[in-house]
Amino acid sequence: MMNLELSEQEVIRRQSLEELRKLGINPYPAEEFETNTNSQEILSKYDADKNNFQDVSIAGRIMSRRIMGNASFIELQDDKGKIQIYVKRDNLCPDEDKTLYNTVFKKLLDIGDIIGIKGNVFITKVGETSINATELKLLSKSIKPLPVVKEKDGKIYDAFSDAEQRYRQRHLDLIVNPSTKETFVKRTKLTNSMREFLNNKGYLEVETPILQPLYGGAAARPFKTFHNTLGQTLYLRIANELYLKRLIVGGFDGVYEFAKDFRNEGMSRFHNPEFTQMELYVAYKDYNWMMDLVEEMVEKIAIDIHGTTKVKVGEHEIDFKRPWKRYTMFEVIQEFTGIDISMMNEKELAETAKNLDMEIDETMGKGKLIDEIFGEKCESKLIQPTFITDYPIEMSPLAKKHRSKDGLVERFETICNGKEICNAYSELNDPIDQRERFEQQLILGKRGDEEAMVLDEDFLKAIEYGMPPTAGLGIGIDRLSMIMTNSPSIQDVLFFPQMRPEKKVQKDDPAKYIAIGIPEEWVPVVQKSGYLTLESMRDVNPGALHQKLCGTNKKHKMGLKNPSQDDVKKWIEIINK
RNA sequence: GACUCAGUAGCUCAGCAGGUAGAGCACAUCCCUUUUAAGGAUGGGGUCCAGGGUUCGAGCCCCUGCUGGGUCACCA
Repeated sequence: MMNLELSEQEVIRRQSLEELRKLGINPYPAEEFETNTNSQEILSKYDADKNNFQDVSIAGRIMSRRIMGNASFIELQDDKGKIQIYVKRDNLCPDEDKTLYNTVFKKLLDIGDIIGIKGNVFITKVGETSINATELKLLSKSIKPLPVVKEKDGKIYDAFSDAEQRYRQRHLDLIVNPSTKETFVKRTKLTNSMREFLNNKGYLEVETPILQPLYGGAAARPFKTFHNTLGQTLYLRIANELYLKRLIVGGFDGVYEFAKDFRNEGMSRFHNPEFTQMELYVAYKDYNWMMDLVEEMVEKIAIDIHGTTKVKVGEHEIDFKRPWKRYTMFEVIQEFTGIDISMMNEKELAETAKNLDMEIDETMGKGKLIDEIFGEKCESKLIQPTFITDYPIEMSPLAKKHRSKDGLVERFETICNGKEICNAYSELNDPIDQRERFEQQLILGKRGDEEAMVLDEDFLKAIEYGMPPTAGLGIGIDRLSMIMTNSPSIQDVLFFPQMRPEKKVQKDDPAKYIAIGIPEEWVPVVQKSGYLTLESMRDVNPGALHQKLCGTNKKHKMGLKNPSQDDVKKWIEIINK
C-alpha cells in the first residue's frame, strides 16, 4: 500500500532501500570508511606524468548522475568540493556478477546518497580529472530528494534560492549552494584570526555568565527567565561588560570573551535576537590606544581572510588598510551638513535638526539630538572604516568623561559600510561618578525608557575597590562577518537565524475517525481527500464524499475495498449527532 | 509594529482577458554508450499557502488570515 504522506519520489527511494536490504546491502553501515584524500587535493595535485593518486579512497554525496549503458559518470561532493567519478561496469565488477553496477548503482542509488569510492585518478577524453571507480560502497541512503542545482562556467541554473527554505533548512542550503559554505568558513576564519591576534597580545579568553540576575552593560530590553531552585528571575545577558570589568578589578590586565548576547527587540537585516560580540578590556590603556588596536586587528583579519586589505562589499570596495580616518562627532557632522554644532545648546540643536528635515520630539535631550543628526546625516555615508570619537555624555553611562571636553565622553565607534561595527570607551572607573550615571538612568527608566540601564549594586561595589584605568571594546562579530563575506543580511552569516516557527496544519488523530466507524485503513484516504478533521466533514454531501473517497482510493492505487454509500452516510450522521 | 511584493509539481519558474493546470530539471520505463546545466523516446506526478466571498464557472477578482522577502521604525 502506498503511503499517502509521501511524494512519489520518496516512495521509490524507500522501495530502493528495501531492495538494497534484500541484496544484503546495509544502507546505513556502522563501520568506518577510511578515506585518504579529498576532492580538492586530487584536483589541485594530480599530475598525469607522475601517475600519483592511483589508490585513492574518498567519500561524499552523489550530486548528479549521467547514466549510460556500461559506463556512467557521477559527481561526488565532499567537504572540500566536487569531483567526477567514472563508473565503468567492468572496472567496478570484473567478475561475472554485475549486480553492483546494473542494479545497485544504476537502479538503487540516487542523487543525495552518500557513498565511498576507491579507485585511481585519470583524465578523461574531455579533459576532466576523474576517479575511475574500482570499489563503490553505499554509506548512507538518502530517502528525500535534494533540490537539483546545475552549474556551468560559474553560472547557476535552477538555484535553490528561496530565502525561507534556505534559512529553515540550512543543511540543504549548505549541500547545494557552495557559496553558503564558503561564507561560514570565512566567518570562522574571522573569529580564529581575531582570537589569534588577542592571544598573541597575551590577553586571556574568559567566559562569564549568560544568565544574569540583572542585565547591564548596554541599553536594550532583555529576555527574562526563571530559575526554579533559586526562585529567582534571571535575564539572558544583553552584554557582558560589567562582568569583564569585575575581572579587571580582580587583577587581570587583559580579558576578552566571544559572547552570545540576547536582546529582546526587533529583527531586521541587521538584527537577530541573539548575536555575537567580542568584548575586550585592557587595563592602563585609553580609547586612543584602543583605536590603534582595532585598526591593526581588523586589518589583519581582512588579510587573513582575503589575502588583501581590500574587500568587495556590495557596490563598494572597502579598504581596511591602516590608518583609518578619525573624526570627532562634531567634525563629522560639520563635514556632512556644513553645520558646526559644537557650541549649540539643546534649543539650537532642536532647531538645527528641524532645518535638516528630521523628525524630532520634545523628549530628546542634547545627546539624543546629536546622535540623531549623526545617524540621519552621516552614518550611512561612511563606507570606508572610520572612527567617530567623543560622544555626548547622556548616551554613554559607562564611559569616562572626556579629559578636556566638557559634556563629552571618551568613546569611539567604528563605522564601516554605513553601519556601526564597534563601540569602545575609556572605561568609567570613578565609582562615585558611575553611581550618579546609573541614577540618571534610573530616572530615565521611571520616565518610561524601557532601555535605560538598571543600577547594579554589586558592580558598583566592585569598582569601589578600585578599577585601573581601562580601555574597553565591543565589536559586532555578525556585522563584521557580513562585511567580510559580502553578505547583505545577518541571516546569511548565522547558520540558524531566528525564524517564526512554522505553523503545523491541524489534523485529527486517526483514533477519532475510527471511533465513528471509519475503518483504520481508510483514515489516510479520508485525510488525503482533504478532510483533515472530523469537523470538516460535518456539512458534506454523503454522496459526494463517497465519490471522492473512492476516487482517491483508485487514483493512488490503494486497492482498498470501497465503503458503501450507506457507510459514508452513517459516518456523517454520527459526526452530526 | 507600518508599508510593499510574493507563495503554482521534489527544485527553478510560466500561466490569463476568469473557461479542463504548463515547461525545464528531477523521477519511472525503454533505446544509446567517455559524458559536462541538457543524448533520444515515452510516461507518472498538483489541496495552484489557508479560509471565506463574487460568479454558471476562481490559480487568476474581492476580503481575512498564515509564512517569507524588501523598505522603514526600535536597535548592534
